[in-house]
Amino acid sequence: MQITETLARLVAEALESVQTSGALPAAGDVAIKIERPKLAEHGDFSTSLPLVLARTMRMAPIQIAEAISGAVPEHEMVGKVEHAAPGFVNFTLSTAWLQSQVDVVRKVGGAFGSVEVGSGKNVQVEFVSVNPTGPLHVGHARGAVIGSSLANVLEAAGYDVQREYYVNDAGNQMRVFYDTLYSRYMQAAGHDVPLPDPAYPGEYLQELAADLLNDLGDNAVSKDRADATAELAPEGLKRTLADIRRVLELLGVTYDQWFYEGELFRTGRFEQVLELLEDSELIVERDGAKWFAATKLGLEEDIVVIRSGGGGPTYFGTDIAYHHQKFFERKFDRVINVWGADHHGHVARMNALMQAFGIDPDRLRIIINQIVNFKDDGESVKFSKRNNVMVTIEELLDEVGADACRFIFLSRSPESHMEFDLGLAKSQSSENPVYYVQYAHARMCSIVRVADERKIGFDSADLSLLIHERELDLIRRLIELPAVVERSAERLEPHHLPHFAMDLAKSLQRFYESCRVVSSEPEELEISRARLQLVDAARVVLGRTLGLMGMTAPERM
RNA sequence: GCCCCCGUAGCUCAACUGGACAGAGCGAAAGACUUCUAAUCUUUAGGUUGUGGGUUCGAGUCCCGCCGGGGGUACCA
Repeated sequence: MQITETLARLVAEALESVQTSGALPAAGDVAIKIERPKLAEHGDFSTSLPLVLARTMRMAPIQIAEAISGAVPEHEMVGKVEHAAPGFVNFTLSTAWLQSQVDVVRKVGGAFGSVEVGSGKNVQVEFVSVNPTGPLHVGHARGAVIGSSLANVLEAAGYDVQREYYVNDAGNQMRVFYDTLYSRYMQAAGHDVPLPDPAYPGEYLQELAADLLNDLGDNAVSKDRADATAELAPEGLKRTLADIRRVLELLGVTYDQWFYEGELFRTGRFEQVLELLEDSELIVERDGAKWFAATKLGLEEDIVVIRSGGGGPTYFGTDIAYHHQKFFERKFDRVINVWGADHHGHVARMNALMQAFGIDPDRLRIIINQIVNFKDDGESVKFSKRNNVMVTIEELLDEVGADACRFIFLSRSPESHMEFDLGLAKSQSSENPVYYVQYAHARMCSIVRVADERKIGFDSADLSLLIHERELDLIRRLIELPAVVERSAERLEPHHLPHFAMDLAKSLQRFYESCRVVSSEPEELEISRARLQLVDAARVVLGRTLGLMGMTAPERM
C-alpha cells in the first residue's frame, strides 16, 4: 500500500473517532487528499481536510485540524502529527520506519517502484507510426521517446502492455513513394524517366533505388510501369521499414507488434466494419463518396471514408477499421495513441467513432505532443520533407547521443511547445542534466566496488545508525518512486520521471558530500555497512528510474 | 473566421489536477578537493506566473474578455 493511502486511512479513522465522540459534527462523505508540502517544516505529508470541512462543520479550520491531529492512531510509519494554521494536519515519517525502508528497497530490488494500479488490464500504446516513405527525422523523436517511456511506466504500474507501430502501407502516400521509387530506379538504370507529380524528391529514394538495382538486378527495367512497380514496391517497403526500425532501436525504442494497414483489407475487416456502421446509418453515400455521418454524433462535418471515383479509403476510413479491430478483435481494455500536434484535429473524430462503436471514450486516450522547435545556436531551423531540409534521428543521435536525447525530450510535458537547441545539446553536452543523473549512478556503483575490493561485506548492518540528515533525506527520496510511477501511469505523463531522477541524483550527491561511506577506521565499520546498504538501495532505485526512461545506467563514467 | 495547445527567473522547463513563502537545471557572482569518481558540493542574485476581470477561506492551476506564439480547419497523412 502506498504511504498516502495509509495516511488517508489514519485520517479517516481519526475523523470518525472525533465525530463519534461528538468533538466534531458530522459532515457527510469527503475525499481525503494527502499531499506533499513544499516546505520541510510542514512535514513529509499533509492534508488540508480541515479547510475543506470548515464550511459544512461551521467551525474554525484550525480547531478541526487540532481535533483530527490529536486523534490520529499510532502507526509505525508516523513519527509526528501536528496541526498548523490556517488548517492543515502535517505528518512526519518516523525515523525508524524510514531506516527500515532501506532493507525493503534492497529486498524488492529491481522491481522496487512497481505498483498495481493497472491490475493486469491490457493496454496498447501505439506511437510513431510514421509512413514508411523515408528515414525518421528529428521531429519524430519526441513521440518515440514519450511513447516508449510511457509503455515502460504502464508496465511498471501493473498493466499488460503492447507497444505497436502502425504501418501505413496502403495509402496514397505510399503510392507516391512507389511511383517515385520506380522513376528513380529507371533513372539509376540510365533511363530518362521523370519524377511523378507529386513525388518524394529526396536523396533517400535515389539511394534506395540504386541499391535495389544493384541487389535485385535490372529485371524490372524491361517491364511496364505497373509490373515493375509491383516488383520493386515490397522490397522498397521492407528496406525502409528495416531502416526505421534500426534507428528507433538506436534511440532505445522497441516494439512488440508492427501492424500493417494492408491487413485490414486482406482480412476483410475494413468491409465488415463499414457494413456494421452502414447498418446503423452512420455511413452514408453522397456525391459518389462514402461518408462517416459524424454530424449525427455532434460534430460539425461528416468525414469522407471512401473517396469518389474509386479513389479508395481515406486515412480516417482505415482508422475506423483499425480501431474497431483494436477493441473488438484484440480486446484491449485501453488504447493509447501518441500523435503529433498536426493530427490533433482527429481527436474529436476518434471520440465520435468511439461513440459509434458504443465504447466508453475513456478507453481511448490520445496524447498529443506539440511540435518541437529546433534551433541551432539560437537560430531557428525549419524542417520539411518536401523542401528536403531535414535532419534524421540518426544524425541527431550521432551528435547528441540516445540517452541525452531521451532525457531532453522526456523532461518536457507533451503539450509544451519545446525548444531543442541542437548546438546547445552538442556543445554543452557535459552540462546536460542527463550526465548529472548518470554520474550519480556511476558514483554509487563505484562505492560498492571499492567496498568489494576492500572486502567489506554489508549483508547485515545496523540501519538504526542512519541518522544523518542527508541519509534520511535520501531515504525519503528513494521511497517516492512508487508514487512517481503511479502518478505517471494514471496521468499518462512520463515527464515526471526525469524530474524525479534529478531530485534523486541531487539527494545522492549531497549525501555523498557529507557522509563518508567506505571508511578505513575500524571503529567506523558499522556505519560503513549501514551506509553501504543505503548506497546499494539508492543504486537500485536510480537504476530502475533510468530503465523506465529507456536510458542506460552506467557503472563507470 | 472557427477549433486545439502554449505564455512561469536572463535561457530551457517543473509545480503531485484548487492549498501553506511559485521550484529545478543552465547561465551570472563568491567559496570548497590529502580519503569512496570535482561530470561534485556550499552560498548569493534573479518573479506582480502575458494582461484585465470573476469564482473561492485560498488561483500559476477553474470561468469570461483581451494581447502574443504554435498547430489544425481537404475526397493529404
